[in-house]
Amino acid sequence: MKNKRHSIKDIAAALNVSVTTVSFVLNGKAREKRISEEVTKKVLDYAKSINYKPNQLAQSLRTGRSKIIVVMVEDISNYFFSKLARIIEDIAYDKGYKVLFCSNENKDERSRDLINLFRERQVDAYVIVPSPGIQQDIAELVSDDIPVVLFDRYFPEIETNYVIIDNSEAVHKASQHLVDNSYKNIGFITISSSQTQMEARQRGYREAMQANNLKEFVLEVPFYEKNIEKVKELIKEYIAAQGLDAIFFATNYLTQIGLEVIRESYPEKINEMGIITFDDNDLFKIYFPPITAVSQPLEEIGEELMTTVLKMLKNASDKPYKNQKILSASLIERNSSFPNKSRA
Amino acid sequence: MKNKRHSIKDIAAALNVSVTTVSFVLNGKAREKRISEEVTKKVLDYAKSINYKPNQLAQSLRTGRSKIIVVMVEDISNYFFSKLARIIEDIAYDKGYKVLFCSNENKDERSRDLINLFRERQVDAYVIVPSPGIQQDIAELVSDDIPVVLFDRYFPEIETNYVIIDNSEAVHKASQHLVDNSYKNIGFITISSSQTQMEARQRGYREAMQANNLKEFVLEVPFYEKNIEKVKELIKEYIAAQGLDAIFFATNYLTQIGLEVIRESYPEKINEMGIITFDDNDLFKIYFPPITAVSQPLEEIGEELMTTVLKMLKNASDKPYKNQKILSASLIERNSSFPNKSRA
DNA sequence: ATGAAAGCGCTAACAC
DNA sequence: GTGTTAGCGCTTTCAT
Repeated sequence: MKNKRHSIKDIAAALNVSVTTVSFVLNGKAREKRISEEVTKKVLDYAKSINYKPNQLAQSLRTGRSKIIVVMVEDISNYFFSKLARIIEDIAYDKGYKVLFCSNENKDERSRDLINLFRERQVDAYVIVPSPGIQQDIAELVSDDIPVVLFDRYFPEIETNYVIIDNSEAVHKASQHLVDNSYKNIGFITISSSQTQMEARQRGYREAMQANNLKEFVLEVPFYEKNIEKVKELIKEYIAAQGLDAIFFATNYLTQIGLEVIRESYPEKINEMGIITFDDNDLFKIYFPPITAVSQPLEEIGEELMTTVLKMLKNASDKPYKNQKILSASLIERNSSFPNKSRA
Repeated sequence: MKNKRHSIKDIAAALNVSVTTVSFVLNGKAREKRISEEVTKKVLDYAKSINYKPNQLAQSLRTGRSKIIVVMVEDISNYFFSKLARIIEDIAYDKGYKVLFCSNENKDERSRDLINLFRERQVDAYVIVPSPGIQQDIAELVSDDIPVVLFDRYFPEIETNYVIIDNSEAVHKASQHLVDNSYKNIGFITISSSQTQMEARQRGYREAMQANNLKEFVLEVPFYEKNIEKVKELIKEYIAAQGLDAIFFATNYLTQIGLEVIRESYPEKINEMGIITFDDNDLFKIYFPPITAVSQPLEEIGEELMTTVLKMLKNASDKPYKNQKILSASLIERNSSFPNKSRA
């Protein structure tokens, strides 16, 4: 039972009508084109009976639209991105779009390869977490009138739509929370990177320390250090040297390594030190102690991203849709940032 | 600078040669078709200068191949699947294929919608974690000679390629590990589901208990119970009622809920009870105590999946490639499954 | 109310 | 060696 694919032509032939008629009917233009009830029904019934599926490739070739949106993130296996992917996927399918997810590993070359790949495929729009050096490539997409929305970070120098969160405000507030809970020597572990979101997070921390007349302790882990053991060593020394009573981890990834270091080298400190992480994760709430986290509004980001993209897709190039959105993150307070408290 | 897209025709016109020549050159068939060095170079140079990108849609329409592979999993935001996605993505891009990831939420209707969606798009191959009731749909794909590989679970009744792991063996061994560490009342928390992998896991547990003359304590959480609080309640009562000294969680998801219950209701037990989870997660190794986990060989699964798909794609329908692979999971022993041991 | 036909961009058999 | 052309499946203008 090798039911080969049926084309619009097959239907036309079988029903003794023209492809035009079939096309009109199938595209719901029967009324508008004043196709007779009878023919309309005949076509519809037959199409159903053979389980006709239009060839979207041909359709896209003809219309120039592929109904595909690319979502390029740093690493799809990252909790934040994969959760977001799930949300975006739902919205897109709902609107008749498919979503291609891909990871650029924060590398420019890979980002470029991917963008080129998809341009060849006439992808309709791009949602991108840009790697540091692809400003030019993004600018090109924009100038070619291809809908692009950046998120997580962006390029202040070019005119693009983006959805980000107010990183510095979020970190500032979270740092203040530590101060309010009477931690005095608050360390900030981040990566050395000039990405907008990382700079903003560090700024938030520094501002909070200055506002409270506290000393700043920043550890910048080399961005491209792939050797986890080295990173662990750095963090281990840093904790020992500075006499910290609290640590703010600027990324989820660093938190995981940091917690491992604490467990291995300073197990007694896990219940003493104040700990806050940027980006939540399901497992942080069941940790001992539960870890306080700055949580990005995933749903909101996903929705904002998609409404922006869909609006850009709708508005032709004549009246470009502009949307630069800065959302707020929330602080989920858990035991790890409270001293002298029963800390299960 | 709205550089509109260039077509092969544009090139031909600009260079005063035919589209055929251009096509041949661009497809690397210059030698084979004995196009002169001169023309070849001219075309290549010009194509480069205008940054020519072939329209893949047209190409696919013509060749019938889209160079897209669909990977449909239960939930792309799940740790296991998202990590695997990352691995598959890399292999695929390397071989010139793009990958579309999507989540079926283990629902038949959604699975069907997605499959239909992609069939319309002439996707080349499918890698699928099947929802329970889509046996028929899978069988159809197979009978239509469309490459399909199932994984995580499969349908024993139909002849398909698949890559799974030996769930019962893995759980049996891990259960034995608990017995060897002198736990006596070992509970098994799973979901009520007839999926092959879940049945195999439960079988492994039961076999191990029987082999050791130990009593079996199985809790089956209703599969479609979306209310987490209810699930927590079930687990909480179960732990209290059975006097267990160890628990085996059959899925990562249950482990998370279970750990939360323990933290909230039986904090003193976290360091006494033996705990093993199915499927590892980065965070389990930094937990207090670190959680022993049955770990699926992600890389191996990803590679096996992709080599299978690629081979099926290569071998035309004449000599179907057969590969039903059963891999082994490994037990990562951490403190949570050892009693009387310093448990940081 | 329906049909013929052009054309989206590309490939490849065939012609010269 | 290079060009002509049919056709992949569809949409849509124009004709009848």
